[in-house]
Amino acid sequence: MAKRSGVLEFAVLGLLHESPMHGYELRKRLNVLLGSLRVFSYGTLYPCLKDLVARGLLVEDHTADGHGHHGAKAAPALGGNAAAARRSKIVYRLTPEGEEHFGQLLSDAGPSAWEDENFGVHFAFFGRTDAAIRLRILEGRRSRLEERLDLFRQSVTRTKERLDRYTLEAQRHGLESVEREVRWLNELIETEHDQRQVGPPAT
Amino acid sequence: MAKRSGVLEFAVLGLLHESPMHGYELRKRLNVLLGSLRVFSYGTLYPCLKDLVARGLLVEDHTADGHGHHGAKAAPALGGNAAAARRSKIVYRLTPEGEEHFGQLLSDAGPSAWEDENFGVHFAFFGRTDAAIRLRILEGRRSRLEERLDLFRQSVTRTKERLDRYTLEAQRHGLESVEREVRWLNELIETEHDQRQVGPPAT
DNA sequence: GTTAGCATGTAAGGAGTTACATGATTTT
DNA sequence: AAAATCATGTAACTCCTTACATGCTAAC
Repeated sequence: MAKRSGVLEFAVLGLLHESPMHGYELRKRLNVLLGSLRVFSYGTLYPCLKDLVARGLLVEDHTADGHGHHGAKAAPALGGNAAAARRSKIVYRLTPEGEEHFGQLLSDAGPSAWEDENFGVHFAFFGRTDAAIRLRILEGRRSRLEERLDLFRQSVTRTKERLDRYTLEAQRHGLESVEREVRWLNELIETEHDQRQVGPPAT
Repeated sequence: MAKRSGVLEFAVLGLLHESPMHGYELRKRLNVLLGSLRVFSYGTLYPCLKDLVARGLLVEDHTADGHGHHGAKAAPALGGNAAAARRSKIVYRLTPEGEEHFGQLLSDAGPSAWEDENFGVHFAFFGRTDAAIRLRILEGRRSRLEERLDLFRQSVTRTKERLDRYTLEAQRHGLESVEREVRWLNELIETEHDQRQVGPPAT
């Protein structure tokens, strides 16, 4: 019914774009993809999937699979092809509209793409993102962090004295974390520029 | 009516424990204290204050101040004593019950104190926290992060190949961020131990 | 005298969690 | 056959945001 989280929706579409899956597995891949930044529970995921189906971006495959008893051991171990292993319940798959929508999300280089909540997902799908978009997002993210550094340093010089050891320590650590992420972004941006000169401009 | 966020409530009580304040200023100090980790809006803060009043942990001072027209310029600049400057509207102050409750929150060294959401606030008030509690929280936080490192490294070795450049890069950066926080905690813990030997055991 | 910032709030709703409820399949 | 884990879902609730509404005071 309601509009679901951009982050979760984006991530779900992206993972299903790689290969169809059912909800339980999707959740695990989701939590690996977003690397402990966010952990979604089933209570969030399943309603989201239903919503995406209702909006025509996904379809459910209730893979009848034949029957169900005993057989079909089919390589359940960790290394195997996850999509093919033990097709038991409801497998979700992108519709053409879903692919189209995912493509639009990928090409969004607006400010929301470099906010804290969204940057991680966008970055996770950079492998399928246009080079120009990648660059804009990385640069947008960097300016965002630099703004934050400015605010930070202002408030430090304003309130320098009369802060206890721990507050100072927290501020210092926070500041260094942001500076570190800026350096990381600088490296990534440089690499993007290098590749632009080496690699072909299209496809 | 409803039970409000532990984080916000804790932070509000802690700031008001330093000095009484009205909501508008409280919000600014809050966002400095929590250093861009979280930004609370008025829509969150004011209902929270009302709730704390209803529960008897705060009282409102509607400082009548005399009347209100023209006079009373009273050092509004940044450097001045904030509590005394331009007493205009509703100033909140801890009750004895509020102080008691804040004290209990300070002495909580359970697992929730070192979760991502809460660790920041607890740390921010370490200056008023018992040394033994500080140590337990820092060590708890460290084990929490080390657990996360283990999971992380497992999933890396499991899925090493068939990940694109960007996913790998994100994992690497995430891993290093956590490792860096662990080193930071190690330093803090060492400092705590040193001080324990130097400083007096009580008060 | 009007813009900018201080100050306090409310209503509606978005985003996600926890706890619960259920059943199928695999492993021991 | 019991225990673990896979798999799907719902209901109630928490926490917080956005957008709105209001009025006062300071600065230009």
